[in-house]
Amino acid sequence: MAKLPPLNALKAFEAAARHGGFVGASEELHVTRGAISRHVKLLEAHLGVPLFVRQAQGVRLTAAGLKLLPVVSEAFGTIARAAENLSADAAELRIICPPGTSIRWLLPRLEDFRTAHPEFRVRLTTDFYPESGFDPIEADIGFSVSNWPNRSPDLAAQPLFPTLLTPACAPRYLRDKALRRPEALAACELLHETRSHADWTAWTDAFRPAGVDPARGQDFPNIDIATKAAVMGVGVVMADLVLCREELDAGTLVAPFPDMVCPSPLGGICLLAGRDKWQIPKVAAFRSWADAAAAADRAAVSHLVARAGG
Amino acid sequence: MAKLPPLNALKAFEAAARHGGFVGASEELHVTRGAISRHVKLLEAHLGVPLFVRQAQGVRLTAAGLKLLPVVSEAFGTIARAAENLSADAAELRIICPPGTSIRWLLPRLEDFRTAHPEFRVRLTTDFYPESGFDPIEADIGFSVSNWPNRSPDLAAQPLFPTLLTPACAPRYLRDKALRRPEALAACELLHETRSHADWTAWTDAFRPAGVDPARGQDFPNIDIATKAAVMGVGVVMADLVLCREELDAGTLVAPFPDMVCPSPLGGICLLAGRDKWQIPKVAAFRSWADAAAAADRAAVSHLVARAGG
DNA sequence: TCTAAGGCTCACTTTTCCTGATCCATTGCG
DNA sequence: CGCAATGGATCAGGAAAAGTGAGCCTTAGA
Repeated sequence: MAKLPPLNALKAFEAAARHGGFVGASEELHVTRGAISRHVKLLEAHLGVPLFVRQAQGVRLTAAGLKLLPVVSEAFGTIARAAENLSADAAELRIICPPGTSIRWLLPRLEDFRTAHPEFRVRLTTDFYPESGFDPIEADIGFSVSNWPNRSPDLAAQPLFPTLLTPACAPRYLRDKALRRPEALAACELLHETRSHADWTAWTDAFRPAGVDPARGQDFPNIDIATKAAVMGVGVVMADLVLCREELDAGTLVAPFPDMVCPSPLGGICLLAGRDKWQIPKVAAFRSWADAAAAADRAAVSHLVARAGG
Repeated sequence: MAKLPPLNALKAFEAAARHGGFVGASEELHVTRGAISRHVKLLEAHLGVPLFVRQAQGVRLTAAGLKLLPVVSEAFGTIARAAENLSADAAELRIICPPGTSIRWLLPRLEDFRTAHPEFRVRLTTDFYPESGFDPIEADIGFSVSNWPNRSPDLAAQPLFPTLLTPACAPRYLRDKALRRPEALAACELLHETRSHADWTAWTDAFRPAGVDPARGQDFPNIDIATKAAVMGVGVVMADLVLCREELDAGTLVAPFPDMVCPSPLGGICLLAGRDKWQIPKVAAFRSWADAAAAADRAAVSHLVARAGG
């Protein structure tokens, strides 16, 4: 590569030329007139050509300056535009999150992230991953319900909180059905957050209440709607202790068997991101914030984790 | 204009990307690896995006780096090329000089200028100006035979030495023609450096020797050939005291009437240049050198100027 | 297991850059 | 015409940026 002239001097020249004077340039660049004057002089010395004709009411470009200006302006413009694009990408955080986690955990907390990091523009996609799994090109970071997976060597993961399951229903439903022992669930409407019924299957596998068939019951598209149905007294949902904490704390849902908690076979909630993006500011900031936000949830269920893990 | 990233950091990035490692860049830019590392880190922080993936055996561009590199390389390339062109123009000194002055004054001295200023490439055009006069676009500086003219407000001029005229001939011709009084010139062959015969006309107008007709004689294309003809004994040339100083000093030409010196009506020799280029290094350097080189000539004829001026 | 390559870090030095005061020339206005 | 305002040049001194060089760490290959 050919030898470049001093680039900061070029910047001063370009600004001065654009403003038709050193005062304008000095204001744009937030330096004094003297600094501009010196920069321009340095550049002129470097090139061996005067670029400005100094006049009383400002400066005028020489023939050489007229040749140089458009080149430099154009070059700086393309650089600035490219940098802008990169920075815009860097400032846009694309999150993908499954509906249940999104509605019941992320959305209520996201405003806090926005205020903590106004420099990032958040674009949330609330949806399940496509068949192919989390795509680090499509999204910067994703919430995943899984066993802290390292699906691909290109992905990195960070656990947020475990998924601990126990049946829950509206207080009135509890009374109506006289739910004192797990076997009583055989007479209840089971509410499923997916068609797979994996949640109820896991729990009945763990505690084997006689006569309770996880294949029965009603299906909902996600845990939020299933939970709301339970609150309305439709039946018994397999509550995620974290995602349903609000209802459990408020008493709109009660857990009839608080000692019978099992971990979801699918694993807990974790964050996923492309390994090469793991440390970039927007991802690191979100991971750090999410970890802190999840800390309260982890604490609330921590005494259950050991028991459930058995 | 959008905000530019730190330009020197960009330079480091570009070199590092081109070399595929910081070591290569540090060698190209003549700094240490640490300096490159710091520059790149600064740029990455500024953009909010990592540009390199650090590996054991060097460094690989990230997607962002791949986007940025061609833009920056291209931009720096055009800037470097433009600067190169300006500098090349700045280093090439185009001189235009009429043949007489060129052969008898400039060429013998030009080597001295070249050694004094090896940084300039000299391109000499030995020719008369076109009808339109000295063109400050075609040439950086010109030698002009004229009355310190300020032909145009865009031109600046600097006198070098006066043109003082007196007849001269070979010593043998002087003896043969017995040239003791100016009227004896009537029997001599007059040698003219131009068809206009302006030189002889000026001298005969000044001293009015009876019977001497400036319309007579032989024409030559320039003073050099006319002078050589005089040395060979062809006739009497109207010698320029400066341009013919060598022959006069050596005695190959003698001036029969050393007190009868008149200034050329065309004026002396001066330098011309575009006013806007007057101070640029190559022109200033040449003016300064030419003035010093002409000082000896001015001194040699200074005692005659006052007399001739009358 | 060891070595070499290549990046990172940090305390320290050098260079560059900027400031702020002061001049100076031009210009436009009372 | 005098005189303030504008705009650039210059300079000493101090702040900020860049560079240095030694030591550390990780990885690849012998």
